[in-house]
Amino acid sequence: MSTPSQQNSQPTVFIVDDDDSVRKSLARLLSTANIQTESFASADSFLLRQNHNGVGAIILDIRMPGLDGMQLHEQLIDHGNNLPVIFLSGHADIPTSVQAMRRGAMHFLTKPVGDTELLQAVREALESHAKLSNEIAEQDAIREQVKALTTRELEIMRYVISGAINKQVAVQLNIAEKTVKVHRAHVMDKLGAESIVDLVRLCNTLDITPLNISPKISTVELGD
Amino acid sequence: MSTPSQQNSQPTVFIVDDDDSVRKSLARLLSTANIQTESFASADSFLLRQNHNGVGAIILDIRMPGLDGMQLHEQLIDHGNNLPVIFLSGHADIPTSVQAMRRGAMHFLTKPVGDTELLQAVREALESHAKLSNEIAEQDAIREQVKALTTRELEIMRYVISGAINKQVAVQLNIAEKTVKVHRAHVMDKLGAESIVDLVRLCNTLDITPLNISPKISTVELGD
DNA sequence: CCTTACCTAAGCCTTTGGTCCAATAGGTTC
DNA sequence: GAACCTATTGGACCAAAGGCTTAGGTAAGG
Repeated sequence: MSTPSQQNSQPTVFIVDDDDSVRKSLARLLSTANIQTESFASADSFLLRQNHNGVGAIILDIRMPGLDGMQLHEQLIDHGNNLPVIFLSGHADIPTSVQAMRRGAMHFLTKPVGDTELLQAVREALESHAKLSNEIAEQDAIREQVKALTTRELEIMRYVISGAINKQVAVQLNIAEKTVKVHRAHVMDKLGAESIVDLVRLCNTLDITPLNISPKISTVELGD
Repeated sequence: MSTPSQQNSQPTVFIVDDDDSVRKSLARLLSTANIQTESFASADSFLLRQNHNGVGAIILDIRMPGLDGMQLHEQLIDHGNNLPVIFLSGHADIPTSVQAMRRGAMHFLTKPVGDTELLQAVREALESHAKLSNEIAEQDAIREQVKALTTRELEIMRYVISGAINKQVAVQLNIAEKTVKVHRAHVMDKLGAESIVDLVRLCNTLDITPLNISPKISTVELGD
């Protein structure tokens, strides 16, 4: 049961703010919009939680004791956490907001924030993350299958998706064309690809780079 | 000679600011870094210029008489102008900066801006635009070739890149497999593709969507 | 020693794809 | 009407891909 990325539960918004009243009011607002929330009084307590594997978003205060919002954002990025972040700041300056946005924050709101504005931002973030999660889930599924390929199969696949025909691959690897066919068939089988087109698409989503048939200099003519 | 996107001249930074001294000092700074500039005292005068078809970037003041920086940015986006924009503002607020960034601005700096900071932003913008320009030039080149395809050829190509084999396409279009082969060969020829793999790649860069073999319900069994 | 997984390869047969040459037919343009 | 583009199809032929079976050799693990 360790299949990656099982979507669990509802979309959840994580509220990270040291101000009690802010957390409560945000939670109340979101719950009236039927959005599930979890509140944290500090960046650290949120980091301890972690491991949400469904759709979600984070509303993050800038100024907090301990790790502040910007630092938490950095940590999340470093940890490969892809939850969209909505900053919510009372006292911030332009450079801070710009840096946050350049780091990929979804939005940067200032207190006091209007209900509509906040809800809109949250909805945007959740939609965005839902889309992203889907893409990642797809990729993970393919990645799993690719992991089942042997070294040789992977190698031959990379030649194949570069447009090489079996004969060329065979020459390149100094093996029989027949052998290439066998490996190739295994690849198609293991990846569930029904055509070379499928194969190229699969490899594209994983950024598997083609291996080009090399030199192809028959009679050496370089240097002397 | 009306080939699209001929890179002309040097990378150029367009400075749009109503403050004479700012323009001059920016131009001076950039020229010492060997970066070519063109200055404009208003958004409108820049819009009249337009048509830069090489690599470039824009440094844009927020507050200006006439069209302000944000409005000009909007116009540029509407017109499909893809020059990266670096905002430079003296008196702006967070919502403004955030909106600018969300619209895709490259950076949003505040006056007074340090030389290093500005140069870094400009270099980033020029690099980014150089990369983007290359991609667009590639796309344009392919687009030209695709325009040479007849309706039928395009149609058949879309089936082919969906993984359909000639026979399926033939059935789908109610024509002979032989005919499909002919069109297909024309497609490969006109696009300069040497393999089906090439074809898929070309179509991917243009977001040409596959046409899937439809119903394939032989004996009707839907509804009653 | 046995098993398993992997890479290798051959033979045989079928399906697909691609090329050359040739031809008919409907439209458009000059 | 002549010239041209496009879509269509046929035949002949070859190259490439793929399925199926059989099978030798090697390396790892029990």
